[in-house]
Amino acid sequence: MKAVSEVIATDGEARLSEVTLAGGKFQTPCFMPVGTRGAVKHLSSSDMKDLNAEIILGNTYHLMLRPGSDLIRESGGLAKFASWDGLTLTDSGGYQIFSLQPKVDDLGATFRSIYDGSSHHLTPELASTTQADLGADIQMVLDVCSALPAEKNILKEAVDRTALWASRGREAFLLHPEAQERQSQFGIVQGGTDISLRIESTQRTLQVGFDGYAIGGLSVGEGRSEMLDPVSAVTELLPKDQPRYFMGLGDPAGLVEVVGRGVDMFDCVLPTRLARHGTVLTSEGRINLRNAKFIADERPLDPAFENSPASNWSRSYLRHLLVTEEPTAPRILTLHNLAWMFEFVTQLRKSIIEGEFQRFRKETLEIWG
RNA sequence: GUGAUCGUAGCUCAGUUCGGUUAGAGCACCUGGUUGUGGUCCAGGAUGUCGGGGGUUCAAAUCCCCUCGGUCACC
Repeated sequence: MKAVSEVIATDGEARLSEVTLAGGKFQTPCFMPVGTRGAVKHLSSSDMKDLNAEIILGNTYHLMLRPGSDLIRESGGLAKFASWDGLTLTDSGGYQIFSLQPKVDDLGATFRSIYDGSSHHLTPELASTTQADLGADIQMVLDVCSALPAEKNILKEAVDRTALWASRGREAFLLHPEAQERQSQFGIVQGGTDISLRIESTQRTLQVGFDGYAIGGLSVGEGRSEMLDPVSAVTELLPKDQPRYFMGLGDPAGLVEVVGRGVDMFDCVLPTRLARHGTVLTSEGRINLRNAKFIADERPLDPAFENSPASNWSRSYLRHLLVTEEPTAPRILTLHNLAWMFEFVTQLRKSIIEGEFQRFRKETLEIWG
């Protein structure tokens, strides 16, 4: 079903809205943690509840290989399988076309399983039916995400193939009435940093018509300045009553910049991956907890963030757990970084309501820019 | 006590046969990086009484002598 955005407040292009899906509502701007294989690494669904997470991602490529989409369907869908009573979104496997570099032709992509080496052919149709089985609230269409920088002909080919796959993926979804009732399907705009290709890709995606729209293929190697104009070019063309989702963005500076250009939703592995390797988000910027200067630092990770789930422990102690590779360390740091991101987004929403978004943006860029 | 063997970076070791650039590697350590996650990976950095002393030589971790320490075997 169409995902409807009810805009509650705006400040410039930045918007605070309430999105309604079949399975529930959520406010935007919204940060969505990534739980590729059915869990955010080191955390459980009850942790996610404690963090007040609203939407968690899963990944089609990984889940279709293990445990298989049939099993998840029979278990009542991804959320039920994981005992998660919030919302879910599945990525189509399009990102793995970028990261795993399978053979791609007009039909689809041929992957070799990372688990047993077996060959799997992922088509836009299969991506849609598999995601229907996974049963998330939002499914993403299969797209082609190219690495940047890229020649224009490469980007053009990706835009063409993405458009071809969009119509086939949408058609497959529309043939599946139960999925349509429970799920929303989002289209994805490609085009790299090329403005004319971004406009073309947006128009072609809109022509197919989806329940919501995503911007893909950015934050994959280009600088932040190169990524912003293409974002504006896309959001200007998108309908205001449907959510806009920037895929794969999660640094605070990038986030305020694209919110300032009308984006609503984000997912990113950055806060969780950084946490696993000892980089901590704080109100004064990121710190690398492995640094020797924290050996005897008695302060909490972010003294200004009193509600952090890690506020009981000193930097010294957590660094010790980290360098001795205690499993508790990545868990606590992941909890902290996600809580920090959610708090950041809460403050971001507040700034939009209060008409203080530009001040918030400027302060964020001073620290994270 | 006798014999063998080993001693090179914090750790494990390569290099010693046949002397020859500024003595290396992996791990650990110290910095960065990581953006729709292949439980990582990448990039950079610091580190030496070559057990000690003496000798030979233009030149010694490398050859010779003495010595200290470890390990093993046999007394």
